[in-house]
Amino acid sequence: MPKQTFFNLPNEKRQLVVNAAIDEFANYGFEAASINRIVANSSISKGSFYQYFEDKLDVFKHLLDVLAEEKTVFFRDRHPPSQGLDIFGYFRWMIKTGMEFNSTNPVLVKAVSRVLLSEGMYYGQLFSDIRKKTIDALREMIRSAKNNGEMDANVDEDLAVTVMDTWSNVISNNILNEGAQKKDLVKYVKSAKVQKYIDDMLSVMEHGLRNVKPSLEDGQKGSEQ
Amino acid sequence: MPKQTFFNLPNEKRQLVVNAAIDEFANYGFEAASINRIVANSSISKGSFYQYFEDKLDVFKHLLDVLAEEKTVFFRDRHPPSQGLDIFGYFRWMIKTGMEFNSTNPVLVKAVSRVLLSEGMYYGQLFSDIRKKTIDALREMIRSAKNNGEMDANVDEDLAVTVMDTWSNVISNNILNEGAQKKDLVKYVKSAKVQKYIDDMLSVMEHGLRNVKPSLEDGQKGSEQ
DNA sequence: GTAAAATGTGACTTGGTAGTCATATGACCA
DNA sequence: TGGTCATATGACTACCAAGTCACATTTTAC
Repeated sequence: MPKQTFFNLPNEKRQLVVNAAIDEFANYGFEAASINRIVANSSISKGSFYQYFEDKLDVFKHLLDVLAEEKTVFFRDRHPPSQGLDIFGYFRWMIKTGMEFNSTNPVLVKAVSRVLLSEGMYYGQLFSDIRKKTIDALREMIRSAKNNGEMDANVDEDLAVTVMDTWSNVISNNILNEGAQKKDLVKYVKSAKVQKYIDDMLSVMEHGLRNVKPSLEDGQKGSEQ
Repeated sequence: MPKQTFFNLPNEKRQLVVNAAIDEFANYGFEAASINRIVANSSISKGSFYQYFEDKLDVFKHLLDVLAEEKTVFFRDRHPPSQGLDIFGYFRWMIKTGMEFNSTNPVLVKAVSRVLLSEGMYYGQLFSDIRKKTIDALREMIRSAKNNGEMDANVDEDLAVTVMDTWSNVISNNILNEGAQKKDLVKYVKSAKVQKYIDDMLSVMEHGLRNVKPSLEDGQKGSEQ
């Protein structure tokens, strides 16, 4: 965690440092990110940097907090369009709203996802907490969906979690990559084409999960070769 | 491409260099990979390295060739268990056989996929060719599957390509990450548990694609900016 | 055996990195 | 005013990187 000194900074200056860090990680990933450049681009001295942060990892972890905070704020005042949504409807709303958020913070999202996905940190010790939260929330959703009959009771819980977790990452990454060139990313994400893409991707997932049959040969039958 | 000098090397020595490079990229990714370390770990001199390769990118590109070559050899003598396989059966066989290959070359696969999936997309043009090949092959498969009635004719071609491409990456990554700790990766991949995981994941995808409904608002409607 | 060509070598240059620290600045308080 | 304390600074150390090059060694050709 950044040191107190950092939080004592006037908002403006703090933002300057955060933005420089965001750009750095988005452009270079974690390993190749340079503290020297962050320092230069935020017009603070090297010494100040080390009065604010422990090291490169510390500043990156702060970006995770910033992202979480901004996302929370973004979602706070938005509610699913209807109360009667089943799990798939809810998931669809989550993803679309999430993409809206992403399009308003593309560089921050890119920085974080590039580092997490790329350097393998996503699967490392360090971020397992974050992952666990997402996964647990999903699992809870799925469990109650199965209870309500919204999802086939034969669907394996872990499987559904993996599928939904994966699916949301994939959709988000694909759209951000595709839209990287666009001038107005917010508008692009709201375009009919992208919305249709999301709908179609989710339809595949939804039908796959709704209609999945019980494994033909019941449990494990295992090894071939 | 590596220089002729490299290919003149005795196989043993060449293999030593390749292995050192594989380890390096697998452990550090592209940006953080160090030529100095590759040189040290393969017991060649710095000067020799530059007589073999142009630079870091050159040596990495060679790994791509090595991977392609080994995969080709691996698949050469294996044939789908039955001639009557439809696209999904064929895809399932491809993925299972691919996973078998991966488990016999885990470090090489990790090195390449780490760089390609994570940092690769940031090198623009360079790696898009490789991806294009996979995508084109998939698209051809899908097209003929739709002609044969194996896949719903309403399924959008691009959508199916994206889904199948994504799916295979996800399955492969999940298994490799999960199996990273296992002592005997080959055995792990052949285990009933993993085989069932693959079957279940593919079932979801398969049902999703088979049963997908025609898009509500018919075809592409959406201009973007 | 000798000359020429190919290959191997590692010290060296140049430049970037993370992190430290003595010193300077400025804010706040008595 | 003078003193104290938080903050700012950038030169500096120690290190590691990529890439070069004059020279050593080995292989090949004659």
